[in-house]
Amino acid sequence: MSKTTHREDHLKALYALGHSGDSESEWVSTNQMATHLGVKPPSVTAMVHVLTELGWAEHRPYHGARLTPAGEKLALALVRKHRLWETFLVERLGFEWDEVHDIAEQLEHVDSVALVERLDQYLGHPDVDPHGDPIPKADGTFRNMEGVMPLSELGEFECAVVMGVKANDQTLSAMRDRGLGLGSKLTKNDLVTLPQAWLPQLMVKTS
Amino acid sequence: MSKTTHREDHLKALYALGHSGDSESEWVSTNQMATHLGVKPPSVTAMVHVLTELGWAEHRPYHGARLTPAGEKLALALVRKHRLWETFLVERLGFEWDEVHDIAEQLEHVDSVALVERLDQYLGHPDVDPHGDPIPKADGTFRNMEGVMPLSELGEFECAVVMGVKANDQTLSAMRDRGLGLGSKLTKNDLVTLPQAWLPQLMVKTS
DNA sequence: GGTCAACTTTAGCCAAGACTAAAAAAAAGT
DNA sequence: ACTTTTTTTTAGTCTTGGCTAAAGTTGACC
Repeated sequence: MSKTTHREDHLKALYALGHSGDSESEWVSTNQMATHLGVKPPSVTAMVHVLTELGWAEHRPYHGARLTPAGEKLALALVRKHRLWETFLVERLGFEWDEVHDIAEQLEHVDSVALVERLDQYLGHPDVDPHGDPIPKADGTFRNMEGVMPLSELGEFECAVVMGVKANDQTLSAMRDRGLGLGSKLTKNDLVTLPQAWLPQLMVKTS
Repeated sequence: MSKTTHREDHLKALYALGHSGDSESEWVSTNQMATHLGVKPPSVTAMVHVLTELGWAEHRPYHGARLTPAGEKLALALVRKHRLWETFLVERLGFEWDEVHDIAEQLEHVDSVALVERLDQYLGHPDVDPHGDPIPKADGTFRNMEGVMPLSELGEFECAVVMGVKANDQTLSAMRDRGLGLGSKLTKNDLVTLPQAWLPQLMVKTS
């Protein structure tokens, strides 16, 4: 991997871990990063220092790291690329949505602004990727995604639609085998028939 | 760049320089490689040793290097990926044919057999890329391209069609400004009105 | 055939990013 | 509050691929 690719991977990890939790805090621990990236903690410390030097992250020793606004902007550009490529792979090349992550992981590091913008246009400026995750626009903002929440947090409902799925490839594959995917309609009954572990992973909207 | 990417770049240089010349010999000098890749000769020597170790090239000290059959197979796979991506960029994303080389250079290093094959299918199994260069098939063979030769070597003719262009991006751009591109029709008159330097670069077929 | 120029290889060094082992700081338990 | 455990950082090493400088080969020109 190039120097740039390594930095981008750490930026993305910082973004993903800082925004994923339900907590408000954006500080990410060294251990979290190391686990997420599949490297040892000292490697993360070293790279965080580099990102700090570049003005993309700030570091509070023995406490954690988080993105600066500049770093966040770069991370969002990466997320945008990743999700646009995933959309391309599924919608145009006919991949299944659980096959595309690793390929998109490589494609997202291709450096060309023109390429991203043309791809976005080619795909018709999609709002969400095949996993239902929103695609940041070129300026880093998201389209409105209100009313979407995990199935586990939904109270009384008659019918809900799957808007996105937050799960690893293996789980995605299992869901697909059960006929579960983007746009699937769910009823109260599914709350008991589906594996309970899936409920927090299914992002739904009542209808 | 990853370990793999570096190796692939040297493989491709070995292929390009070994097959480009009019000469039959496939031996490529260290200096040629260094110039082509934008590195210094000692770096090439070191990488050639690595490729030799991997069984992808053979090295005659102070004489040159060339691909083994195994190395040639790998190089052809890279050429295939490069030209398929160039085709995608021009035909689907609407890039001009003189803008795509650098982007394809990055895309060709993405590692996924399934991706290449799906891309090939998506593009309708094209025989040539936007520069008119033939695209190797998955088994490393080319489709028939007989009757195509540089304009400079064409004798008497009434009308010829441009099948490909072997030029750098700058020249490609200048050609496009003159209305010259894939499929352009040429007459005897063009032999004197076009820049003489272009004649060996224009691959044509009489019609 | 001898000398000189050009090219290639070897030797030795630097940078980036990974690792292990050890030291330092923070958190947890009693 | 003190000790122990966990987490993080520092120190030092390895690998990969680049570089410069020096030594070795080849080949060309008298």
